[in-house]
Amino acid sequence: MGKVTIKDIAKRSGYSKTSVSFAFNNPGRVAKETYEHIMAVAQEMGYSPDPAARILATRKTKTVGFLLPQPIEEIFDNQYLSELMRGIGSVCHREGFMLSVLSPLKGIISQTIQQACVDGIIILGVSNSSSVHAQFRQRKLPYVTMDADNSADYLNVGIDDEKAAEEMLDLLLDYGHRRICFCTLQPISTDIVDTEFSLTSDNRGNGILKSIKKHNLEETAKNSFIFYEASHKQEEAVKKAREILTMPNRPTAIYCMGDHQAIPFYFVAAQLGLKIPQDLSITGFDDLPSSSMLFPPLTVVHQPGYEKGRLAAELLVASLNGQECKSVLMESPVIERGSTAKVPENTK
Amino acid sequence: MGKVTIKDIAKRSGYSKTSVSFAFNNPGRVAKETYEHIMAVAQEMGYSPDPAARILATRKTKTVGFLLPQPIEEIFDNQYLSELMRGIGSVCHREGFMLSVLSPLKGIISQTIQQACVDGIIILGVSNSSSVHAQFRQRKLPYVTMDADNSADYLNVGIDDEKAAEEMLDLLLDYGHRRICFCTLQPISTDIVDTEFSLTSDNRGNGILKSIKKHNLEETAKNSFIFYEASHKQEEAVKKAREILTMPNRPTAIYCMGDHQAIPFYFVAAQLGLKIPQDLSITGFDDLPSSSMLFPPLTVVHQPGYEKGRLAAELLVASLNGQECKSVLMESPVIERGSTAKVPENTK
DNA sequence: CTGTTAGCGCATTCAA
DNA sequence: TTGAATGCGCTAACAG
Repeated sequence: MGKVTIKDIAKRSGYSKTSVSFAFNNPGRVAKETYEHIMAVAQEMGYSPDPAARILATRKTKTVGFLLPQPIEEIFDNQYLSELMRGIGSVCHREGFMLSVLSPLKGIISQTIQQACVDGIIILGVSNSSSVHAQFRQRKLPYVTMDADNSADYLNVGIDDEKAAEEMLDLLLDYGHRRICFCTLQPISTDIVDTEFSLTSDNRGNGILKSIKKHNLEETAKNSFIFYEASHKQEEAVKKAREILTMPNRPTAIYCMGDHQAIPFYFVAAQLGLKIPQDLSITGFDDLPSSSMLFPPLTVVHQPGYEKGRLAAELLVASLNGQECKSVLMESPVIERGSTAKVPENTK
Repeated sequence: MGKVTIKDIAKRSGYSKTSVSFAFNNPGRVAKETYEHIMAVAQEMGYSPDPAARILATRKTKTVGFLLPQPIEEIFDNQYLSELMRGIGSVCHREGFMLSVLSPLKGIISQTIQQACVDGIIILGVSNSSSVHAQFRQRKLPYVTMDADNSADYLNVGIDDEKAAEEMLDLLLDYGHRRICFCTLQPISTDIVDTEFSLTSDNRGNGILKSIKKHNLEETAKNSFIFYEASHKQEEAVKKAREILTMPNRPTAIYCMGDHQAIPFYFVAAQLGLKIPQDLSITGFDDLPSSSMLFPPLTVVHQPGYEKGRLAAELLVASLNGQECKSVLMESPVIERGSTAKVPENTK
């Protein structure tokens, strides 16, 4: 047997489709008696309104999409993203929205943008030149970006990555560190061709450059700075950390582009008997909830992940309601905790 | 101006709606020339098919829902859930599904079940007696449970929580620990009235009881076992951990129902100069990716979170395809790593 | 290969 | 307070 529809309820209860519809969506506009009768019949026949049909009729899905460039699997591997989602989730919950986590379908992000059944979208890290902007406009889909360009003509919530990265390095350099290892962000492992998602990395890179120049350390940097992409796989990350910490003239400081990259270094340092921060300074970027529980607590650039997500969602629902909004730039201060100190005497 | 629809494209291009539709969904069934013409017009007019209408017509959303009892915000605070989502996500990605994270709307889970625009749902921890089963059946919505009853008449993926909890305690008891602190799972902070979500806790509780009885330690347990609900808030968790580790006759072992609860104890132990495992044994439950990177690595019940999610999603898409499936019970072995040892001599 | 036609199931305006 | 009629935008037999 086919599905039981509103028509069946109407027929069986003796009322019209309209009344049934009202009974479900606007009980106040129907006589109490009618309401109860209809509900009884609905219950009995196992009726339940079809969401798809409702959406088509109302033009509202009551769900917001969070679109990320990476495969879903990698999304939930990333605690920073979790923080963003917590923020987004808080306003979804308050406003009665559902949250749909969107990632490129078959590696094609435009597919996702076309097929997503949502009222609006929050998207991470698209550059100004990306074609996604055109696609959103074509679908007339309201959207808010995070970590994109704050002065562009779309809504964005972000921080000043360049400045933050610079300040973080300043701290290390001012402590006298000259042999520094940088763990950079992994490029996203998806075959998106039509967009470019590396704004954040670029900005931070520029900040680092500025700090280097400011300290007149171009030469030193060339010789004794190490840059590498940390792996997401634990084993590899640990292996790499061990390599780095056991090399001759090992770095005296580790500059991580994500807090999570610090963990393997803590682990290996403990194994090797290296004391943090006496023997080794480590810095993070994000300030995940757990980072202040490392021992010693991690010195970081504090990134307001939760707030960022919350604000982005706030902007989205506001523009869904037709309100005018503006992009917002958030603070991202360096927070020095216990994982950084002056470079050890003997390695100067 | 209203939205541009398939009809506009048909009119403007001179073809019928059908051809336009095919051009988008099944390019093969349309002449190449036609296809290109239609696409050009679509591009020019800024057309993009309406997902809602498509869903209504095809009766397929190409999205699976993951339904959890807690507010969205809390979902992403939980790494174990992240593991589940990674698993679910891996098959979503492979099968071209989107993932919608569902939580009770306005605290009412039945609302969510009614309104979710998905092809099927994966749901966590519902007891047999919960009314959600009836609701899913009423909506004829395929669903798979996780951590529910494995021998019930719905599809479930789970582990033997009772047995796992028992084995974990056996290990501690066999090491001679008699003063043990148990960090139990927080009850879910939502106002769901019509369901009951504490199966997991109950099962583990039973396992613990069995172990106690097996060791003839009912009396000891009464006197020197501590049970408490660990807070999700970092500060409180740390404060509580400090309280426990500084009390007279402090516990010699901490039995955590979730790996994350172990972190504050590691932290406070380091602050107090307590060595793990020499002075203090700690056990976890879940085996999160980061738990093997604690120092020393955490002894745990390994819960196959990723695999569980993957399997649940696998079962769901299989039943979406009309295949018959069966519930599956997964292994959850105790993995002893570096955080457990015999009880210290002087505290015997 | 293309067009005609009939739904998909519900919301909502307007009249009764 | 209730009902009839219309539209939401697209898909998919079926016929040509």
